[in-house]
Amino acid sequence: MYRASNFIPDPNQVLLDAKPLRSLAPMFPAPMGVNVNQSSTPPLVCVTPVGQFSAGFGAGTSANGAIDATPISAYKTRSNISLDGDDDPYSGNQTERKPRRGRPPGSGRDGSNGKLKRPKPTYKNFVAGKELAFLAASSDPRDIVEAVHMTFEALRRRHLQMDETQDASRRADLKAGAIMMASNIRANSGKRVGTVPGVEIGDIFYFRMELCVIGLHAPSMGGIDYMTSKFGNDEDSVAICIVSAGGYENDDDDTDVLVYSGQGGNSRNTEERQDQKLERGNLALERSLHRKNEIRVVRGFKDPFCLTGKIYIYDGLYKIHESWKEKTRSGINCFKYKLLREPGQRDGAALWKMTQKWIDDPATRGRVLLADLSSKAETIPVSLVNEVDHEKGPAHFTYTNQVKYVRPLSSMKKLQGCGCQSVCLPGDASCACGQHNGGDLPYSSLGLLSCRKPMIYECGESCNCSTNCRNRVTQKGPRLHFEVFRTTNRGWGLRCWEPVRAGSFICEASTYVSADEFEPLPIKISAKNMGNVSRFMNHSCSPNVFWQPVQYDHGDDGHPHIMFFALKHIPPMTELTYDYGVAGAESSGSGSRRTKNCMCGSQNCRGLF
DNA sequence: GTAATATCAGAGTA
DNA sequence: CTACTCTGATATTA
Repeated sequence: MYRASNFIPDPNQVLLDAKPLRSLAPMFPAPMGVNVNQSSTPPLVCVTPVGQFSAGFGAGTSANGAIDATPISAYKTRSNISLDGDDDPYSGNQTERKPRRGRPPGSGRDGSNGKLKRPKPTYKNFVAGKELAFLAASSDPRDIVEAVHMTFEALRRRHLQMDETQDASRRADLKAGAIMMASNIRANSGKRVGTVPGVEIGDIFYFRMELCVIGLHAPSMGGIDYMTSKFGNDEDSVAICIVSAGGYENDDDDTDVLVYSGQGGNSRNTEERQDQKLERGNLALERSLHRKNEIRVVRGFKDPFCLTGKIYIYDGLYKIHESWKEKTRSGINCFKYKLLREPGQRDGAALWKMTQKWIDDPATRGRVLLADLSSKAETIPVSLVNEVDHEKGPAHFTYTNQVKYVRPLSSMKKLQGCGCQSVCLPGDASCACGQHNGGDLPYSSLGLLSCRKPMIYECGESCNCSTNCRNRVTQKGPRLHFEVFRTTNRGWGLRCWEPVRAGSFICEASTYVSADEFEPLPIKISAKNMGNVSRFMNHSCSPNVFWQPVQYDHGDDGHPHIMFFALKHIPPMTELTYDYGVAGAESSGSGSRRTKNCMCGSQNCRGLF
């Protein structure tokens, strides 16, 4: 049953969700609902591999400014329940229907026969803008777009988690979108032709609402975004952005060409199909052909990592070069538009396609110095590449993904287990592990971390559930094709072939040297002589990875596993970086903690770390 | 088991 | 207010 409170975000949650930039606590990079009062989440101090950082300097920038978020007075209100009358679009006006596949009418998940509508959410008097005003600590468009994007994702994952506990609608994407829109937490809300500030080619998305909130493509479902624009003295309606979701199937290997089908013709409410008309988006596309204006293109593909999902990739600017009419298989006239990618732009969808090929067949990845840096320690080989200079590889070290404990594992406190049959399920009050994590399972069904916590407790040996249980994520190890690569000015770095969704597990900090007890500050990762891929992760003041303590094989919170997760969506081949923490944090031990000049090059760069 | 195809509730914009 | 749409989640069937 629906409860209004499901939809009212905890203001603290949103407040923190909306704090991805360096505002109060730069060491909390994750906009994922960290409890601000927690004292147990230290910055991560890392002893970097030798020679990783060359001398240089990073320019410190003072970042201040506001996002284009203005306070809202109230969210929409709505009635509790409404009975829908006789507007059932499937009840009449039907041509003869042959038996068909798919679910029969009225077989929705709530068995409501399509008549009883689920009440719409209420966001009553929720003043988000005030809390969110400090969301942006930067006026850089990229920072704003990333802040908005991350806020959306944080809200979506948290709402998905809450909705699973209740048996509510699972459209967490729409809920997150509604909150963002109602609070005016969005970027680039005005329409424009051409590039959108802060949005870069290759940026990836998983929901249409994401495109909407960052101002890349306004329609929540429609494929053609258009506006009226002045050309000299006359106005014209021109297309500004299209989403090519593959729905009209144009087999293309040539990523610089896109044949886009016009809209219309297959009405959703009737069986009848009719010719497409030269109106709305189609007209705008036609006028764009005439005006030769640039059109943004977002390409959608089936996401190989999510059976039902799609991945959207911003592929930059195109221009329409010709249009024609074509009879489709179902016999209607359809408009076709041939778009060519404007030259001189970096790869977007093409890069994704290339890395997908590598994933299918790693041998197709050329220029490899070493096929598996891990020497089979990892399930998936870690390739070593250098496309920059003549260095043959990092200084010698022993690859290990084993964690060293100060005491033998057997002597540690046991982690309490659950008695769940088969797998743990959300909303199961009898699941001890769910309770241990504060009442919710920490990961989504896709294995994405829902919300950052002081500690995550995965199911372990003493649990009754199977290894398929969704509360076993990091213990299964990394599932990415990592690549240790030569950077231009930061020694070796780490990246991977897959696009990585925000909240995805990346890898463990294999050899961090903890003190006798887990001290809030600082954790030290020693990567000198041993380690796994994490030792190649460089520092950035605008990181895309954060770390999170996780337990699964013992119950001693003094010695947690340190696990890395994606802070934001990370396009393939993007360097993975995390915030090493604030320089000058008290350091003990080998004395190797020296301030280093930061080479991250981000707008928020502190200059040192 | 899985791929295809159906339903259905949607949100933003014109 | 309504129509429109290259959604996204889920159920059912081939």
